[in-house]
Amino acid sequence: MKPLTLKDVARQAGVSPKTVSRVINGEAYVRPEVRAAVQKVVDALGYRPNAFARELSSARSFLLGLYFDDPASAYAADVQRGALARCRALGYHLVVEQVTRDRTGWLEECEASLRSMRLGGAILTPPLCDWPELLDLFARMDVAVVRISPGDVDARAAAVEMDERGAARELTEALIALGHRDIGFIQGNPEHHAAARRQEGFEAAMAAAGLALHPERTLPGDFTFRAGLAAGERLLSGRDRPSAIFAANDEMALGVLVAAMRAGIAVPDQLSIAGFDDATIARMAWPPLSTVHQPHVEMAAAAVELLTRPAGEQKATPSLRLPYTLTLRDSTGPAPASETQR
Amino acid sequence: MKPLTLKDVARQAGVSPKTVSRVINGEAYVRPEVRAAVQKVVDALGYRPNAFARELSSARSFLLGLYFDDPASAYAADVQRGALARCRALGYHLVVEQVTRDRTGWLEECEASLRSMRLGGAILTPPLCDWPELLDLFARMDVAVVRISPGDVDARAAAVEMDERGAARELTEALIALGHRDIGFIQGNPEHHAAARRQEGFEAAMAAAGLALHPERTLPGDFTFRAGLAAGERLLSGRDRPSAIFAANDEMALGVLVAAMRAGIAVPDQLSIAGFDDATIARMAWPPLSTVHQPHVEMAAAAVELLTRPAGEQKATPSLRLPYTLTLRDSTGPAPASETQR
DNA sequence: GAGACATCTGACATCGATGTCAAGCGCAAA
DNA sequence: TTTGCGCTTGACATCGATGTCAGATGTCTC
Repeated sequence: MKPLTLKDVARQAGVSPKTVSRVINGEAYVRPEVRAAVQKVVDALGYRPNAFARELSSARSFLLGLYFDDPASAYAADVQRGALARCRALGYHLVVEQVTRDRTGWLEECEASLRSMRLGGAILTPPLCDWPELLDLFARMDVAVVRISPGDVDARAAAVEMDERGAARELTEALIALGHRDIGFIQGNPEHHAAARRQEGFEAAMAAAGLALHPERTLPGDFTFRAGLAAGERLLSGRDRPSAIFAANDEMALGVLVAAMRAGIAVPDQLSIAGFDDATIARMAWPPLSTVHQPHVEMAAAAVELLTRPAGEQKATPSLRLPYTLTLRDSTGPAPASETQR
Repeated sequence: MKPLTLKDVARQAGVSPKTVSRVINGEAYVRPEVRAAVQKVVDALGYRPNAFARELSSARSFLLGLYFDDPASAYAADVQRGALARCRALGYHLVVEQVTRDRTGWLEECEASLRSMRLGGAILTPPLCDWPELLDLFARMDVAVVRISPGDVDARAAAVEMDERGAARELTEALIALGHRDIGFIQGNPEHHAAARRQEGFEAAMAAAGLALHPERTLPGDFTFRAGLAAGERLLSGRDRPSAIFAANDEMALGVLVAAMRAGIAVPDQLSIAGFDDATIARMAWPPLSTVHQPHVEMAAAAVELLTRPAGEQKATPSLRLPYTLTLRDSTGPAPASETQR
């Protein structure tokens, strides 16, 4: 099966290859009749330009890179789904890359990979989006970048984010409104800047309600189930325990849930548990988790959109902020009576 | 930053571009001294051949396609992780594609995408790996294919699989050994051939133990949590219920677990639940799920391996069978006394 | 010493598209 | 009529690599 080329189309349409190229790229300066005629041949033959040749001769690229730290996380799956759907619609392809900082030479490997294959743009997910070396690299290679939920502002890259702080605050306020006074908090992976934002939101809500923050009620975590389980066991051991626990993401909240089950603590009657992210698993738990719905899918789609808008949206590295939704399910409930009396 | 080309290296090394090409491709007929000298320049400059140019001028490609039905499933994440790791090591890149059969013209879209971008090989996951139109397409486009867990044998494509039937049988035997006589079964998505294999294994074990199969104990499912929940609720309603339920995958088993929780049925004391796949979530449940550990990561890695072995392993579409591991956790236990007396 | 042969090497065409540029055309202004 | 300009078109070079092939060595044989 010999590939169909521009030349074939040109011959069939009785014009030069260059004119066909003009038509498929929607360039100006082609007579309407000619354009229509060429288009007809293109459609009839089902011609598709060879992306590699295109890439080689022009500057653009139809490949977007999706960069991950850990492709196994629920978060990664959501982002990928959103990006993939948008790419499909726009005729782009998604190349997935995994990057970790654990080996020396990781940056060189990245650079080598980038130099062997020019990307039309790159989507950086947390925590990669906050590694200055990576941002430098992409800037140096002149590859457009969109950062998802970055920790700071960088003039060189666009960003798609969410008000993590506000969401965490709102969720905490919901717990307080349910009568909870003694709330435990499990921190996220400190590599992710979102972890700090969520903690800030939690603490702001507590302070605003005039509730004291007891240091022993805040435990470190790393966004994994295992960490949530460990922290949950510590928070729930002994008689003096919080009436609610807010874990900085759903996987950890699930860990807390399991810890509570093991300890025979009823959720939500004796203990309320809240997570963050609205991962698929939040709905698969029992009871289903109260959490903050993050529009991961939409954020990824927006990132693709930004990368594929060529000249139209050149207005200096835009930053998009998408809305969250508080999603209260059955893992949270009114604080037990003993608690409200305190 | 102007890209570094073959020509630059050639000039610096004082040879022709073609000779440099020979060196980087490890071709014969280059004097050892020359080879060493060129290699030195390549290393010093950190030269990386442009993959697109390479692809255009030769026949090969460094891009592998990973084809999914549903990229959000836990299964997909595992496969992707395995494939990605292997690709990185081999200097390949992974392009992820999602294909569904819900729109007319899906096949044409696929073909268009393939024609615009030649792939070095494709990995087809279930249920895509059993769509004859797709296999035809890849054969027609002359793209090497590896199928993961296919339902049948196809001379045109290699396969990486697991003994689903044997695993399901072994898991069922384990339940029977625990004293269970009345075991419910929740079928998988009939689009996936593995679903049928697992049911066969279940039924074979039941038959071998001389246990009757009651039609009302086998419910349809589709591998989703929701389906598991629904089936679980049906199986557990009323007084006459099985003492164990075997769901054809972990997500559905999780649904059964939640149904049991809701109904106030203790697991595993009053009900044993088993899944299949050993998805990440199997460990995040409480109690953690007994299941069959499928080597998804290793299977994907093996698939990449098969696709990137060029002439060495041309021995007629090999088929690899990887071993499973029975993983009994806390969601299964001895059958309650009333049951064993039956 | 001539011929045969294996070993090296580079000039050149090629893959399939796009960028550049000049030429041909029609039409309006001078 | 001439000049000038805007529209339309295609010839040709180019992107960065590899395939082909011919020529240049050196070695071995008769």
